[in-house]
Amino acid sequence: MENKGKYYITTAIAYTSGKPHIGNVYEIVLADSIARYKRLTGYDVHFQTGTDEHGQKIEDKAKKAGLDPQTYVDQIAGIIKEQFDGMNIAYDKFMRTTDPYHEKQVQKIFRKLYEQGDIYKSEYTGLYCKDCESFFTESQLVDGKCPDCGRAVEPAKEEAYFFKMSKYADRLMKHIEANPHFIQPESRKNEMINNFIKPGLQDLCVSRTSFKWGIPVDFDPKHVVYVWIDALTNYITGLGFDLDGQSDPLFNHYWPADIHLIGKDILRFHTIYWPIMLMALNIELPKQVFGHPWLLVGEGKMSKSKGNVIYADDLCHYFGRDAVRYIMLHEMPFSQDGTVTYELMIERINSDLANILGNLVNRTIAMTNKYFGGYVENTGISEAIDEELLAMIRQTPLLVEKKMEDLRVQDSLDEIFALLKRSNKYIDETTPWKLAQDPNQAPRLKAVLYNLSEAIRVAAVLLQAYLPETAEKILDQLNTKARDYDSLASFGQLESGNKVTDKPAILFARIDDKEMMAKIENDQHKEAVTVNKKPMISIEDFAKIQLRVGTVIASKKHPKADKLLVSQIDIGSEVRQIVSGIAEFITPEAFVGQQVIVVANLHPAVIRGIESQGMILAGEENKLLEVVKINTLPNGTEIS
RNA sequence: CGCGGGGUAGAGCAGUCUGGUAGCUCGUCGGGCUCAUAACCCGGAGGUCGUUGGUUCGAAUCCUUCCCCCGCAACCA
Repeated sequence: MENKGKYYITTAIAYTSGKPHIGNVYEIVLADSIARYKRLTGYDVHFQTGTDEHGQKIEDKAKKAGLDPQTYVDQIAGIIKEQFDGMNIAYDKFMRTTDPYHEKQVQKIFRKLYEQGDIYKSEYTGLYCKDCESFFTESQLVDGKCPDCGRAVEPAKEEAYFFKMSKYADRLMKHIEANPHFIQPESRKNEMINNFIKPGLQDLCVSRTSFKWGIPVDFDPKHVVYVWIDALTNYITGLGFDLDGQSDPLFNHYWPADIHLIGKDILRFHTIYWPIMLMALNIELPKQVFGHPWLLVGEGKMSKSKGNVIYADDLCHYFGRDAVRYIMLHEMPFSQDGTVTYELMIERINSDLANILGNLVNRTIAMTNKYFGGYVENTGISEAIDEELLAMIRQTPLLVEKKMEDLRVQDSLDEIFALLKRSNKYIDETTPWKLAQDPNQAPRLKAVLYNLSEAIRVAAVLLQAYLPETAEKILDQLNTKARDYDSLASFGQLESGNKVTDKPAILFARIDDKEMMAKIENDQHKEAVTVNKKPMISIEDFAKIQLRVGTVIASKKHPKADKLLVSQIDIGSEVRQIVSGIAEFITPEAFVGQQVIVVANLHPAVIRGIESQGMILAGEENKLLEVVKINTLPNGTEIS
C-alpha cells in the first residue's frame, strides 16, 4: 500500500487521581478510531496517550491512602491502563510523567527557559487563609472572608517562577491567523483570541513551593515544576526529545504532532501556553489542536454516593466492548456535549448493531450456506436492480474518507451503516428465496449473494477502524483475506469460490431493555450501598453523638446559595440556627412546624457566611430526600 | 450583571455561519415478506422550529425583548 506519510496523534494525559470515568475513556476511544483509520488508509501512525502523575492532589491522596506518592501513582496508572486496554486501544506509547527521562528533560527545559530570560523568579501574591493553608482570589471570598472556614484572610506572598507569556503573544496571534485549522472546532478560536490573547496574556506561574510531589527545579530545589511545563511537554519527551540535540530518531520523524486531541476545557493550555513554550524552545508547533465535546451519561452529575458513576468497564460488562465503542463514537454530536442514557444505548445497540449489521451478516451467510453449501461466487449475472448497491459499494470508502478528513467520526459510521441498510433493502428487492425455487436462476442467485457479501466485506474493512473485533469476526465469517484498504479500490475483490463459515455466530445479541434496566438499577443500588459501607463502631462511639428532637419554628432560603435552607430549631433548652442542603426538596413554608432530629453536639461551622449550629438528619437517594420526622415526642428528647 | 452551552414531531439530534416550500435516527400506526437475531422492506400520522417585535418579496436561519433548561463555578455539618 502507498505510504501517505507520518501521522502523530496524542490525547491529553489522564490525571492519576483515581479511576478514569467514561468521559476520559471516550477521548481515548475517539483517538483510537482516528489512529486506526489513518493506519488502515496508509499512514505511518504514532499514537501516544498516558498519565499525568504529579501535583498536590496526588500528594494528598497518597498520604490519605498511607502510601508514598510513587506507589500510589503506579497503582492508579495501572488502573488507567487497564481501562484503556479494556477498550481495545491500540496506542503506540503509554507515557508517564514520572518517567525519569521525562523528568530530566523537563528540568533541562525549565533551566533553559530560565537562562534565556523567559522564566523569572518573583512572588505570587494573594489572599491567604492560615487555617486552610490556601490562597484565594478576591472573587472567591465570601463577605471578604475565607470561603472554606469563614475566618479572616490576609495578603501573603509565596516565592514562585513565572513564564513571560506576553513576549510571544504577537507571534502566537500571527500563527493562529495564518493557520485557520490550528484550533478546532473553529468556534473555539474566537473564544481564545477574545478572552485571553487580546486582553493581554498574564505571566504564568510555573513553579510551586507548597508541595513536594513534582519535578524539582534543579537549580532551586525547594521549587517543583508546576503542571504546565511538566504535563504538556509529554508530547515531545514521549518521542524522546532531547534539548541538547540528542533526540531519538522517533522525535525527528514524528514531530510536529498532526493533532492533539483534548477535551474542550483544556483548550486554552494547548492553544496558548503550549505553543508559546514551543516557540520559546524554538520547536515547531503542532499542526492542529482539536477540542472535543464531553460525553455525559444520564442526568445530573455523577457521584459515588448516588451510585451512578459510570465506568467504561461496567458498560463493557453489560453491553460488550465494541458496542460501547460504537455508542461512544456514534452518539456524540460533533461540537456539543452528548448525553447518553442506558435506554438510548440499548436502543442503538438493538437497532444498529443487532438488527442492521448483525442480522444482515447472519442472514446473508445463512443463505449462502443454505443455497450453495457456503460457497460464494461472482457469476457476473447482473440486473438493473444491482446498480444502486454497486454504486454505494464503490462510493462508501470515499464518503468515509471525506468525513474523516474533518474528524467527523460519527458521520463516517453513518456512511458505513447506510451501505448496510441498502444491503438489507437489496435482499428484499432481489428476493433470493424466490430465486432459489427455480434451478435455472442459480447463477443469478449466486451473483446476488456475491454482491451482498462484497457489500458486507467493504463495510467490515472500514469498520476495522471503529469496531476492530467485530470487523475481524465478520471478515473471518466471510473467510476472506481481502482486508486492507487497497481491497476497496474496485468492486469484486472478495475471492470467488470462497467458503464462508457454516455456523455464523451472532455478532450482537438483541438486548431486552426491561430486563437490562432492572439489572443495571439493581447493580447501581448495590454499588451505592457498598461504596458507603463504614467500619463497625462501638456503642461508645455512637454515644458520642447527641441527638435531640426539635421543632422547626422558622426557615428561609440561604441568601447566597440555592441549595441551602437556614432554619431555627427549638430543641427544648434552646433555639438553634441550622443550615442544611435541602432547599431543592423542601420549601421553607412546608418545613416549618415539622419535628426533626438534630445532631446537637456538632461543632458549629460557617456555611456560605452563615453559622450553622448542628445538623438535621435526612437521607437522599436518587433525587429523593426525606427528613427524618418525629411525631409526638417533646422537643429536647434525647434519641438513643 | 461569575463563565459557558442549549430550547426544531413522543425521544435523541441535523439544518442556523453562506435566508428560499422543515430533515435524519429511534419510537408509533398500517401494509408487505419469510433468508435472518419477533429481524428485514414499503407507506402513513405527528412540528405555528421557546417568546416578543423588527429587517426582507421571503426568516428555524439576520437584528431585538423576554422566558425556560443544562453544564462549570459555589455549595449539602
